[in-house]
Amino acid sequence: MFELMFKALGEPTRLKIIKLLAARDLCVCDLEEVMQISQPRISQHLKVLKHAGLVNERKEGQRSICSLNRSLLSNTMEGFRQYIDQPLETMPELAEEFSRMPTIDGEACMKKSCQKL
Amino acid sequence: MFELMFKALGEPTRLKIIKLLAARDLCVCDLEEVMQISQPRISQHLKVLKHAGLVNERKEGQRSICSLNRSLLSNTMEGFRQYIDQPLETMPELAEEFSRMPTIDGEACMKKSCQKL
DNA sequence: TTAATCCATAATTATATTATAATATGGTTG
DNA sequence: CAACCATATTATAATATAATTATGGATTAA
Repeated sequence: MFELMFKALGEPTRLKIIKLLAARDLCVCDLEEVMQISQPRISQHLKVLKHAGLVNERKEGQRSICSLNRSLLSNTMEGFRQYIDQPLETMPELAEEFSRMPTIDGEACMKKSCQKL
Repeated sequence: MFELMFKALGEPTRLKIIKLLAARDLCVCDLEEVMQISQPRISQHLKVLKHAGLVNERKEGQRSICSLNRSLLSNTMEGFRQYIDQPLETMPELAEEFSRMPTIDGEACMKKSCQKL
């Protein structure tokens, strides 16, 4: 979920699309003109952005009007902050990793060779 | 800058490293043990994370202790929010794109074929 | 209906990223 | 010095991503 969004944002063309859509809704052919790149290229990047939920699309006549999903963007950012701060031991999906974590506070390494206490 | 960070975060192994380092500082060999993946793999992903500035490293004897750069993470996230909301016309690096933006409010397309006003 | 416009999807090629295995470096210890 | 140990680097193969070109569907306009 975070990964999907970050991956979508981690590419210059898509980042620029997001930035432009933040200014106003645009159809694909507008993006083509504003960004000066080919239509299939826009279309493919839009697919990634839509898949990540960052861009919504509505039909208006012949056109697809793209808009930025601001709420998903900010909710996911906020969710990421919480994810980072959430204690490991409360996260079932990381239970195994937690069980292997070094337990001695202030001591970074658990290995036999590192038992400085 | 954003791109670098998002790209670094848009990969599951690196995302997990970040999450683990959020719980506590760890050396490379700890990460190896906790995540159960090879040391060169850790090392390469750490390089990406360090390059993005997300991870700092200090030497402690023979070990490299990695720590999460929380302030960069939250500052960049906040910076991204501002970047998104900043008016296009105030951004020199996007002046060209701005000059090509459709200007008619509420109308998504500027093309001759779309002059519905 | 014909032609044009908007958009999507393949197919192709080019490039980048990832994982693994092998090796190198550099510090520490005996 | 020799044998370790933690980490980095390199080479390679596998996979994924990106851009381009070509094609086609759907809708609108003439």
